[in-house]
Amino acid sequence: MQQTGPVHNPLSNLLCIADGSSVCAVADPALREKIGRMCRVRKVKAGETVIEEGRKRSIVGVVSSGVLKMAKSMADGRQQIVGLLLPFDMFGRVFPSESGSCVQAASDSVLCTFDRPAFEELLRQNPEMEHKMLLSVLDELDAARDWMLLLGCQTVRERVATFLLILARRGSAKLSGNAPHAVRVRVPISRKDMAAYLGTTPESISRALHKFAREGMIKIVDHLTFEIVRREALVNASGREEFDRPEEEHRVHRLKERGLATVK
Amino acid sequence: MQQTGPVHNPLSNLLCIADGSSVCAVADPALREKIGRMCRVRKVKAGETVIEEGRKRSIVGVVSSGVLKMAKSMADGRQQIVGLLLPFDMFGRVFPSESGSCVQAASDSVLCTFDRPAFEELLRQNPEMEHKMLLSVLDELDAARDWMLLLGCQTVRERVATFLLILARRGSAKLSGNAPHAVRVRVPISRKDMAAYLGTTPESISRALHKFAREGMIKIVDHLTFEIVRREALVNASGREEFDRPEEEHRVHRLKERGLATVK
DNA sequence: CGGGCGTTTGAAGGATGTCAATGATAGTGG
DNA sequence: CCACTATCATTGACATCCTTCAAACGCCCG
Repeated sequence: MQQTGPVHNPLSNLLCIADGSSVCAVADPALREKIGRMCRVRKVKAGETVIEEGRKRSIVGVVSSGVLKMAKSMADGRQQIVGLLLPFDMFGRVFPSESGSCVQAASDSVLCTFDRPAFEELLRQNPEMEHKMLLSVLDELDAARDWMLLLGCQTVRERVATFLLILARRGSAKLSGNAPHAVRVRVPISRKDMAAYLGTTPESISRALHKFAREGMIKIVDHLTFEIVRREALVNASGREEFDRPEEEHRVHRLKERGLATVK
Repeated sequence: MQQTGPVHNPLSNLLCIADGSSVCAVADPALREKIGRMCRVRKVKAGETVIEEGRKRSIVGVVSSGVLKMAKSMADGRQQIVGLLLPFDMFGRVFPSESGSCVQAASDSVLCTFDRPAFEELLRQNPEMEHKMLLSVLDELDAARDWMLLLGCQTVRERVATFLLILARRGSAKLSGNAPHAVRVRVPISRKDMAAYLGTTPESISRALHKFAREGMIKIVDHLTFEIVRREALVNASGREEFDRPEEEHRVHRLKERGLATVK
């Protein structure tokens, strides 16, 4: 029942063109049509590898549903997740380079993929698309540097608090009209992945989370679901001031939020 | 004698246009001329701030000589250096965003600066330049993610070894024809900056360096100068395999390891 | 029901940050 | 040219956060 191979599916075009900020969101109908023909839908199961590290010939694409993780690893197996990819985020590396990150599905996902060389050609022929790509990569770069700050300067406790707040901000961006009580956060990845993302171990993550719970800042609903009970305390524990104002202002920050997942 | 303010200086054009890989290295003479007119030379002294964090209206530019550091900081003063900027590197953020890093001179430096909006306009009107900018930003993104691996996975000892090897590779890229004995490395920044770059403290940096010296891997010439005596030991201490081959071969070698017969 | 995997929890040890004192260096002004 | 001061680097002692190792627990799925 589960289709794993590449499929030609014009309907899916909507998925990667729909979002206004997407690289593929071009105005020209003919171009949209062309993009649609180039795009192939692929369904992957959790744990499946989409792009291998250091691979030469590969693909780029857009996440339609699910969560991908982009990771780099060392010879001895240590691994760092350098980005989470959520719906509308692009993955894969355009233009030559032997830099390596691998991309894996963190959950069952649906992807909209393009042959890399073909997509590059598309970019070269459409400066407007390439411009959007530049903006997108710049945002990713900002996000990566922000994560360097997290990894280089913050304690594990602070990192976990920051992570929860980022997820909460993204998740509640629209619904939280004015109800800052119990925001519910669903973490889209396992403890192990959280650890690899936050530069620590699953054990430390677990301890930090349960300490927050004991301190009454959050409520642990299940392994992956939390309720933020005392937000200001959590913000304080994160060591980051940028979470100080719960809303409005954050509309401006939306592009940056997107950085959590990041595009390419 | 030291000129600190902005100066109009056509001669300096060479500095930011000369390098083939630079964003400004365009073919069209008229465009080069235009870029030259837009460019202003500015000399800054060590410690001077070039761009403040979170600044709206600002500049972009190219480093002509000296070293700049790009840093992000937290409310309580903790600081992470997210990039070192060497000659030919661009600094500043094109296109709107309130992401903040500050840029400071790590040594006395000469810069070639552009008004940001004007430079953006230049990019928009020259897709070829914007393409080069994209490639350049993609490389920066790769570098940032590699640094995330360093900050998230490596021990302080490994980070210091990696840092030395990166400097050595860059510095000796051309001269070391076949003399892999004592490569001399000059660190362009203070211990405090090294610490902020490697996500640790000056004390830990100092200890790691002197431990390497006691172990006979390096020789400490002065605070900022080192000789790499036993390179393979240092590579081993870095935990990174990518330094295995001293030079160029290293690219070829890696491809071969992956089973790709052809080399470009 | 039983096995396997992911999570949690505890105990112990290590790596690294912190604090403090000393030593080295450079720039300053007499 | 020589103190003198300020800054940076080094070194040691100590505290602690965090990883590591091990075991128990819960949950999903066969």
